[in-house]
Amino acid sequence: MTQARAATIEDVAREAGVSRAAVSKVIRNAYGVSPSMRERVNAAIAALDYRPRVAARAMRGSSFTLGIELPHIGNPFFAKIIAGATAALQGTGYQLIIAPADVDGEEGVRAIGALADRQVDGIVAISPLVSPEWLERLAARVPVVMLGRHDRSTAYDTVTGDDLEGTRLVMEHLFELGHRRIVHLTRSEEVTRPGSGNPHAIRLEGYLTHMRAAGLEECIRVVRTGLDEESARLDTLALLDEEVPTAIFVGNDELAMGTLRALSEYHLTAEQVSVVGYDDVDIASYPAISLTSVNQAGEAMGERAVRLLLERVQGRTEPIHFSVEPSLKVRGSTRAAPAEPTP
Amino acid sequence: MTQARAATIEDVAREAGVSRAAVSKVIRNAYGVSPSMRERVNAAIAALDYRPRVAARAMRGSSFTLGIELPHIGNPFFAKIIAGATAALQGTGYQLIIAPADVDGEEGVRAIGALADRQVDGIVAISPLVSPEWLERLAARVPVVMLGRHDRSTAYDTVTGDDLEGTRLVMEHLFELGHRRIVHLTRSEEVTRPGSGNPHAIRLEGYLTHMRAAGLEECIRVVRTGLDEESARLDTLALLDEEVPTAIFVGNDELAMGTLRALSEYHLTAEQVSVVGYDDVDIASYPAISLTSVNQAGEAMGERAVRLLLERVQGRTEPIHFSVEPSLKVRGSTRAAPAEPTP
DNA sequence: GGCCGGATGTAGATCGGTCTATGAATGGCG
DNA sequence: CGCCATTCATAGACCGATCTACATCCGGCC
Repeated sequence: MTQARAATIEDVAREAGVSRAAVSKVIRNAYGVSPSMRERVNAAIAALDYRPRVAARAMRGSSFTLGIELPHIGNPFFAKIIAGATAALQGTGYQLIIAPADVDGEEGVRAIGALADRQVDGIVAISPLVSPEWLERLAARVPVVMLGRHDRSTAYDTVTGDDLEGTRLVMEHLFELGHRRIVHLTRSEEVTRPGSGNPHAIRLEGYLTHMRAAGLEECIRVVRTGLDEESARLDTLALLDEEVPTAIFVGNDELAMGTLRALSEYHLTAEQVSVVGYDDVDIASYPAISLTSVNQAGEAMGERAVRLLLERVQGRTEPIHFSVEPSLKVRGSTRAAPAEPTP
Repeated sequence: MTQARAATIEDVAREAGVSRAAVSKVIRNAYGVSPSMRERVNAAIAALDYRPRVAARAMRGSSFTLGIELPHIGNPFFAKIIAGATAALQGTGYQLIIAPADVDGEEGVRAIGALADRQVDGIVAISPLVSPEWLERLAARVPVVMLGRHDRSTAYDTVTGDDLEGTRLVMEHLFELGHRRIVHLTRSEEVTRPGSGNPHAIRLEGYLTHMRAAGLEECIRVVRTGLDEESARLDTLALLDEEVPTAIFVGNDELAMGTLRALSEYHLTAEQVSVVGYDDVDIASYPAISLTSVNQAGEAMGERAVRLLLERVQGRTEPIHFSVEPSLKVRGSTRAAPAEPTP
């Protein structure tokens, strides 16, 4: 029976000789269905190859869809988060959809809005540049879990790495190796605005704090860059034209890869310039790369975010703020600081 | 006016003192709206912060959403495709959503089905293990563009790399370097089933053809592996335990990274074993990796796929099968074959 | 003045589900 | 045997848009 249009619940009801409501009950596993009816309805569903339209369900009930907004698909750390998220969704009947934003700022708002318009039952969003007020208004309508945001709203949950601790691990490691002229390569001022709660803002703050605490105020140097490897490469090259520090602490691994590339173009090795990244992306452990980095368990973060979201979908309202303990993976890209020429 | 629920078209109509239909017309830029009404309605939309529910629109018309199914989020080649796809969507009013499958076989069907259930206006899917019949049934209901499928259905469009040509480039390059004992590392037999039209199937076929044509029938060796870097690493290690070939042609770059990792664990360099990948992922050009690979312009493929899909959404019905010309990026991972000990 | 046609606006059906309120059938029990 | 509680099934309102068919208004023209 090849029909032009897909079967609807009406068709199934007719085929099984029952009412629409009955079919709906069977689908939803609701109370009040006799075994015989369930059997007949299921047979009809199979015969017609029926699948409920999600749009129609969403009009009244839920869409059984969770949305996740990603600022930059190219960053492999996000792939880890997705992997964890899908794993946590196995067997729950919920489907994950990803809305890529791929540009900074307003794009994130657009992508999150697109998910909300699509009636997703919950939203996971990754640290976009969005005001807490906007998010609280959103969270009043749909459950929200924010990844990598350090503000503590009561309206939404958060899952974060402990970026202060992570930064402490990095700086202490570099100090122990004897580094003093340590440059921090990070995102734009907009992204790292103090108090924004963005991970990059906190890492920057930690960098400044530790440098000052170590009496290295005059060695502080912050270099700004964009959000992908290529801009990090270019901005590192620009830095090296001016000054060659003994170590560079880079805001995340994707950017760090650009820095490593620039260093190699400049024929500088880890002996001369140490590099530390953040995220411990898969490639960091690759022998030819061997990038020292802070691990913050992306899969675990994605999994936890989805779990929290499902709890909220099921009715929880008290906020939960979950923090992942970071650990430093020391690898070949960090070495003892070279002897500085006495100035 | 903080209301618990988001504004609907009804609220806007009331606020503007017009009918629902009038608001709908303004939203859709439809014919028959006076400038004065347009203005009043737009003011009401702004005042109430109104956004149309996509689910409700999808019930009648279209959802203004395109879906893309991805078999394995971790593969950076797919990130390129997404980047191209989102770029092509800029300013069209359509939103892209990604459904991750992340496991082989049936999972792809599930993910594509999930997109169809969500009433997307069109679907891009990446070379899943799906029968042409199933796809044709799907394509009868919703426009479909398949990436990396070499079958030529009239029901859906395809965008592919020319894998035969790509493989020819690889094999010729290796032959010129003097290699004879060339192993091909590829996916499971299920994935490379002859005639399936899967890129891996074609690459395998090309490998076999060229080996035979070069009179190297007895050197043919095909090793199977899973879909991620880690399984490639393990299976390469298993291979090396038995035999060390002079070159390994790997099905794609993600797997090739696993092979490189295994070789380095085995303390083998490019001098002893050459490696060629496929996709020319960003990391391949990284100096410390320097993986020879076949470039097939992922961004261009994603962009083209979306363009074709939009054409179909707008009514085109004749199928288009688009092929991207590959090019070989020769890098440090391929060297002249070491002198073989005379057997 | 009456008629016509184009422009503008509206009423109401419709999409495919969910869910509440209600009806019908069944069985237990005094 | 009649009453009530319980189980099973259904009718029909409802969600928020789109879109067709129709009503109204207005000016122009004979």
